[in-house]
Amino acid sequence: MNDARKSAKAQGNDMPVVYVVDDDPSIREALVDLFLSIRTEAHAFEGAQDLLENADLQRPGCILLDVRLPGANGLDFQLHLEKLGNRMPIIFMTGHGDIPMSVRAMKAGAVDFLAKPFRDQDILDAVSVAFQKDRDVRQQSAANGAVADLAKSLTRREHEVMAAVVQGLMNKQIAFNLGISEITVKLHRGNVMRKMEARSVADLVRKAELLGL
Amino acid sequence: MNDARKSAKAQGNDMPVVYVVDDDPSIREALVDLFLSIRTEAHAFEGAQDLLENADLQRPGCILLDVRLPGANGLDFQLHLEKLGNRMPIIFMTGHGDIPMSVRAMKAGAVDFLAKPFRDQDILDAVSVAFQKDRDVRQQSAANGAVADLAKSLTRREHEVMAAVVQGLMNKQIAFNLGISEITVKLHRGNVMRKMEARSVADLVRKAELLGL
DNA sequence: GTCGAACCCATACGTTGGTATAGTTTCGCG
DNA sequence: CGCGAAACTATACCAACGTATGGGTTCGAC
Repeated sequence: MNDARKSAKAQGNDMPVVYVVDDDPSIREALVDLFLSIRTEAHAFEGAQDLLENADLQRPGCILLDVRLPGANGLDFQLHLEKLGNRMPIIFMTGHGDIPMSVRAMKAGAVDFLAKPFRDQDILDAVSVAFQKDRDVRQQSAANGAVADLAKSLTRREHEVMAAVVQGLMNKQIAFNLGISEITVKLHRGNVMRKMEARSVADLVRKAELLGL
Repeated sequence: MNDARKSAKAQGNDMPVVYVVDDDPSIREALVDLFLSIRTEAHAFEGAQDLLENADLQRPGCILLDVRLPGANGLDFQLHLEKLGNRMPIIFMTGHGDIPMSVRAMKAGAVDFLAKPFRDQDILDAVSVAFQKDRDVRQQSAANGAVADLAKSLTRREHEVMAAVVQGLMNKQIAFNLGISEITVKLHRGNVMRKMEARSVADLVRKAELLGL
C-alpha cells in the first residue's frame, strides 16, 4: 500500500484519481476496492497530514473526506486547502455529522455531503459529479492561464494600450490620454495584437475579459 | 393580518421583504416581529398555496421556508418555484430535518438551511445574505434585460451581421458569407451599432456576450 | 562602455470602417 | 391596391486603422 501511495505522488497520470481520507482502515480499504471495481484509481490516507505529504494534489480528481479527521476538522481542512490554492473538489462523508456541518461544507463549495450509511451508488454518483466539476474548473483555468502567459510578455505601455483599446477608445484618444503620439499608439497596438495572438479587436476584448479587465 | 398580506401583493415597494412560510402561527408571529424590530417588512403565510396566491413574488426580498409544509414538501416547492421562473432566494428552517435534506436544498441553491433551535441572529444573518444575493441577481438580470430589449429592435439581417462582427470578421468577409455587398454590410453594421447603443466594437462584443453569443 | 530592451516619433502608403445620398426590389398587411 | 418595413446596391468622401521604414532617447545589465 505504501508503494501505491508513493506512486500516486510520482506519476503524472491524466486519468482522475480519488483520494480517500478516513481514519478507519476497513472503510478506506472498502472504498478503494469500490473504485477499483469501476477501474478508477484510488489511494487511501489516514488523515489530513498524510494526504498533504503523500498525495499529488495537482492531479485531476477529487477528495473523499471524512468530516471527523484524526487531529483536524474536515471542514477546517477544506478551508485550509482553499487557502493553499488547491481547487480539488471535495466530497464529505460522516457517521456523526449534523445539519450545520453539512450546510457549512456545502457553502464552502463541497460537491456533496454524505451521511453514513450510504449506498455505494451515492458515492459513485458524487465522484462522477466531482470529476466533471474538476474537468470544468481545469478547462477554465487552463484557458485563463494561457491568456495570462501571453499577457506576461506585454510591456507596461502595451498593457496600458490594451486596456484602452478594449474600452473602445480610438487611437487618437489613447494617444492623448497617455501623452504620446497616435503613431506610437499604433505601434504598441500592433505589438499587443501580435503578442496576445488576437486576430481582431473582438478577440482581444474576450481575452482581456479573462484577465479581469 | 389579512390586510397586511393583501397590501403585500398590491404595493410595488422597493425595500426588500421577507415572506415567512410556516404552519405554526406562533412561530410565524415571532419571526414577523423579529423582522419588524429591524424595520424590515415581513409577511406570514400558512403554506405554499397561501404564498403563491397572496404574495407578490416579483418584489425584492427572500422566502423563509419551513421544510415541512402542510401538504407539500419544502424542497419540492423550491424546485416548483424555479420552474415558475422565480428567482427569490430561499432560506430553509426545520425542526426535524436531516442531512440529506439540507444537502439537497443547498445543491438546489438555497441560501441557508437552519436547524431549530437557532438564534435570532442566525436568521438575520441569513436574510442579510439572501437580500444581497437577490440584489446581485436582479442587477445582473436588469442588465441582461436591457440589452435583450435593444436586441429585439434588430432585424434578422442585423442580427446576422452583429454575430459576424463580434466574431471579428471583416466587412468583406461578412459580405461574402451572407452573399451581399460590402456596402450593405456597412449599412447593417451602422444600424446595429445605433440600435444596440454601442459606441465601439468592444462595447458591442460585451453586449453580445450578455445575449449568449 | 556597449549592448539590448523599452519607449518614442515621423513619413508614407494602402486597407478598412463609417456615413450620407439616392434609388430598387420584395413582401406582408390593412 | 397602396403603403411601409426590410433588404439591397451604388457612388462618393472622409476618418480610422495598420504596417513598413528609418531613426531617436533612456536606462539597466553585462
